[in-house]
Amino acid sequence: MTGKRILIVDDDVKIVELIKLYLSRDGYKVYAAYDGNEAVRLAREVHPDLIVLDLMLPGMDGLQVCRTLRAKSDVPVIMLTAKTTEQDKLLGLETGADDYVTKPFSPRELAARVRAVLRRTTESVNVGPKEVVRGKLRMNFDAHEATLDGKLLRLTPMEFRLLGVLAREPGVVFSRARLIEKVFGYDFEGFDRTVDVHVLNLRRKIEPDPEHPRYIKTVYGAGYKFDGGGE
Amino acid sequence: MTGKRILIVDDDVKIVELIKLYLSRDGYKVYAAYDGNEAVRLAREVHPDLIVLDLMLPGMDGLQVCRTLRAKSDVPVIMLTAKTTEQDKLLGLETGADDYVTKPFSPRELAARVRAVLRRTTESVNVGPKEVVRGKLRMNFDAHEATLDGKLLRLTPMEFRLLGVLAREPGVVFSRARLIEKVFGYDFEGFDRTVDVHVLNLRRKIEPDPEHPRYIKTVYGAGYKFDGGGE
DNA sequence: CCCAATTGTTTAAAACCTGTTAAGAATGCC
DNA sequence: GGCATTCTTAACAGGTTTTAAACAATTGGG
Repeated sequence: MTGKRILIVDDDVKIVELIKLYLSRDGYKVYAAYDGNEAVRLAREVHPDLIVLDLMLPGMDGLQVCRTLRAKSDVPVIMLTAKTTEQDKLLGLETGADDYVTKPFSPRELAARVRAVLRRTTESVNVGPKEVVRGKLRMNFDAHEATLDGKLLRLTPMEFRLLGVLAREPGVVFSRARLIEKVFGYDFEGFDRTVDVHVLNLRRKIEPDPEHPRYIKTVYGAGYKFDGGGE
Repeated sequence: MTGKRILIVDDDVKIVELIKLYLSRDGYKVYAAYDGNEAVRLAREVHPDLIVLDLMLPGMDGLQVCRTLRAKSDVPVIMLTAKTTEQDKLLGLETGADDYVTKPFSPRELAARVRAVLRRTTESVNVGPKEVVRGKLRMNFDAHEATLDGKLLRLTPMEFRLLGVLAREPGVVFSRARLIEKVFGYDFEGFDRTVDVHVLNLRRKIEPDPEHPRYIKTVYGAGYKFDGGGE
């Protein structure tokens, strides 16, 4: 697959190495941090697709790290816990961990859970409401359907995602960089201008008069925004 | 808490009684079997919501019991194993156990895991009605039977589960990743595309015109959905 | 009004996605 | 053990989508 980035956070070097071995073998790019502060710093730097996080850490502990990270991003987290008590499990889940594994664990099981969580969350651009209605435009994210004036629109996956990002926050201007981040993903290596082409195609499908857009407006020098105002 | 049924399978009466005590206290209805054959028989009779299964059993051993049960139903299984070796753990997982607990165990821990597994599985696979009717298609999850236009469909276990997941939530698009998790289990190590083959085979069995599916629709770039709309 | 920066538009090639087939592996059944 | 069924992988064809590149049109500031 596409070499997803995984950050391991544990103060036990041996454990880190063990996990590293197994995850590298599965084709992931693996980064390691040995305390909470480093974890937060590294996470901001490499934008991992998933974090394996020990509960017990020197300095900032796992729960705190998890909360800090979650405040700024949606990165999925798998918690490593030493104790099996129910309390720990619940704490882990409450802070938003996507899964938890209790030590001692089998590295293969951890690898399986990593795969599972990644599978689950890779597509989770779908945060927010299931449906959005903006005037005659209606988007249903569960069904992956968009209708205009009741008529079904035939949108490509990119178009659907792009329109989704814009329509979810009407009036907000998104720079091309931000749109790329939200729609294409962090590791997109292409040009800004690709966004323009998608906007163009989108306009042709949803605008009554594509030359004078009513929904997707251009903000010169800034980006694009969805204009729900006119109704 | 609606008095879920739990089946305990262990040849050690003392252990059975111990577990029974704790689980009854949590409001579950507890049934017990002392060997593999009885377990299979009883499972068919009472349709338990979860099974606690000892790996070592007289007659049919735990693994075999687990496989036999899984072939016919989605009931979640917690394995009891005497050894902590990784091998046992993996064996348990490969046969589809949802969790495992090593002896000696604390009954409170087991009770916690029972709750956890029930929470997990209730939300995913076993939720919803015992029967679902979508146009000419009818699925009975108790009997593990599906009929189309009154005629019994010969579906494989995978096909049945796949169709079940889709048909339970018509209109909702499931990515391959989600389907894998719901149908194959989180520890599936294979490819997305396996889903496609199952969908193909399923279509050949349930679609009047498999080339232009009416029930299982493809959503390009997103996944598959069950379309109940046409009726 | 002119210029440079920014955006709109077109096209073709590259990348991607799904349907399908077939063969090998795993599983269950006598 | 051998047979039948089921599951998984691999490969290819065909279609769709995405991207890069180039050029045209527009914008806003000086």
